[in-house]
This record gives sequence, C-alpha cells and structure tokens, in this order.
Amino acid sequence: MPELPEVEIVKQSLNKIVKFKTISKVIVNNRNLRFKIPKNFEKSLKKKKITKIFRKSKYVIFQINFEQYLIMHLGMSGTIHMSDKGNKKNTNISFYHGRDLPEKHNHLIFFFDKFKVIYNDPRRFGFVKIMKSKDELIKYFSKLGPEPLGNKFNTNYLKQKFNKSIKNIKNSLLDQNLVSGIGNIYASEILFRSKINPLKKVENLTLSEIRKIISKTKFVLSHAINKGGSSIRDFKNVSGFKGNYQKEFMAYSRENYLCLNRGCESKIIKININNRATYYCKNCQK
DNA sequence: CCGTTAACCTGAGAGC
DNA sequence: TGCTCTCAGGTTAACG
Repeated sequence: MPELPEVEIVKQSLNKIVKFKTISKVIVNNRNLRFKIPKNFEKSLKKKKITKIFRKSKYVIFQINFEQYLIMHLGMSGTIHMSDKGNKKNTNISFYHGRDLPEKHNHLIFFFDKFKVIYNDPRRFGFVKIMKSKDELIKYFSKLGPEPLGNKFNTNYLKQKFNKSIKNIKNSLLDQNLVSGIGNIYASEILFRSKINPLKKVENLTLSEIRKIISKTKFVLSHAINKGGSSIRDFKNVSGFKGNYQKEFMAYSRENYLCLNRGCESKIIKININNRATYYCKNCQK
C-alpha cells in the first residue's frame, strides 16, 4: 500500500519523534504478521535506544544501540500511530483505512518515556524483523534493486537490464529486484508521464524512452515526497497534515476521465496487468 | 533459469 | 438492513 514516497514520509515523521529515544517496553498483541514475530522480540528491544532511522525501498529501518537493526515493512495496510501517555486519543502519523483507529489491529506497541508508538495493520501483510548486525542487514537487502532516486538507477543500468527481458514495462517497474520502491500507483503515473504503453515489452524500448522512464520516475517520486505522499483515504504525517500528491494523479484511479494531456480527447482506460489495476491513455501512451 | 498465477488477510463499498 | 461480490498503495511460493 504505501510506496516509496509514503514510507519516506512515515520515516521522516518517526525521525522527529523517536530518534535518540529509549524504548521502555514493547507489547506484541498479535505475533502473526506476514512472518511470525519471534518470542525474544520484545526482550531484544527493551531499554534499547533508537540511534538512527532511515528508509530503504519500502522499508523503515531503526538502528538500535548503534549495532542492531529493526526493519519494518507496512505491507498493504500497515500504519503508524502515536499517543501521549494518558491520552487515549491516537494520532495517525501515516495513514489508515476509515475514520477511526481500528484498535483491534494494533499489533505492536512501542512504549517510550512520554508516549507510545503503535503499529496497526488490518491485513497483516506487513512485518517486522530484527537484524543482529550491519552485515546481516546488508545481506537481507542484497537482492533488492537500486533506489529509484539514486545515481545507480540510470540509463545504462536499465538498458542492460532490459536487454534480455521479455517482460512488459509495467511489471518491470514493480519488480523490486530491478528497482526498489515503486508500487502500483506510481508505476501508472510514471508511464503516463513517459508516454509509454504499460504493456510495451522492455526489449523494444528505445534509448530515449528509457531516458524518459528514468527522468519521470525521479520526477514523480520526488514530487510526491515534496507533496507529503499520496493520501488515498486518510494518510497524514506526524504534524497531522494530509499528503497531497493524489491531487496530481494523471492516470491512477482516473478510469473514464478525460486524459489530461493538452489536446487529447481520449479517456483513461483501466486494464489488469498481473492482477493489478493499470491506468493509461491509449492515445498518448505508445 | 524465467515469467506468471495464486495465495496470504481484512474491510470498504457497490449492487441487489 | 443485510447479503454477496469485487476491489485494495505488496510480496512470494509454486507452477508451467
């Protein structure tokens, strides 16, 4: 559900709240997330300090006592909330479905001195995991493709990767081992702005089309971060502001609406690619 | 090896 | 109101 920009906003929110703070206690209400949470999870975090917070792909990573790492993936429906001690009202610092906090899906609660941070995830596709060392962390992410906003995601890299692949470009952008962080919304947005048909086979892409994909990927994702992410339903950051990038959608969720390209009178169509909704303009995207 | 499909879950919203 | 059906921002084991 959250893609790179939303996870980046969650990370920024968490960074303001828990950096250099000590976890006093952890409560696990449901161990059955995507991967079962081991019994020693609570103990290994108790009275430890969060020394750094960063993001890789769609993961939020907490450095613990300068040596261990807690990795967190929000899956499709994972959200982070916080509340002050004694205050029953929780603040959504990421996003969630519906108006009220669905408390029965508060699977993890991290207690700090003056507040608590809650991990809520109705569908339980998300997970947490502890990496005991930096080596273990690096090994865990070794198959992941480059960050789309980094220098390694460039024309030469894609050209070489696309050379011997028969896959279509939409599926390729969602392949986390090719490039890590793009999800279903931004894949449609990137291809619309690149004017490329999502079904086009990557081996048939020209050099200038590959250049376009690179530049539009960076443009769309960085713009989305600047707008605070996309708020489908009720995404909010730590300051209580909603993300605004959904207002910039040109393709995603716009089925039957007029294409926004100047002079184009076609309507956006919705098709299924690998069981994922894909939106595009047949007239503009070749 | 590669690419595709089904499966993992719950809840919201549409249609009847 | 309530039932059934479809859909949802992700990943990956199993299959051909």
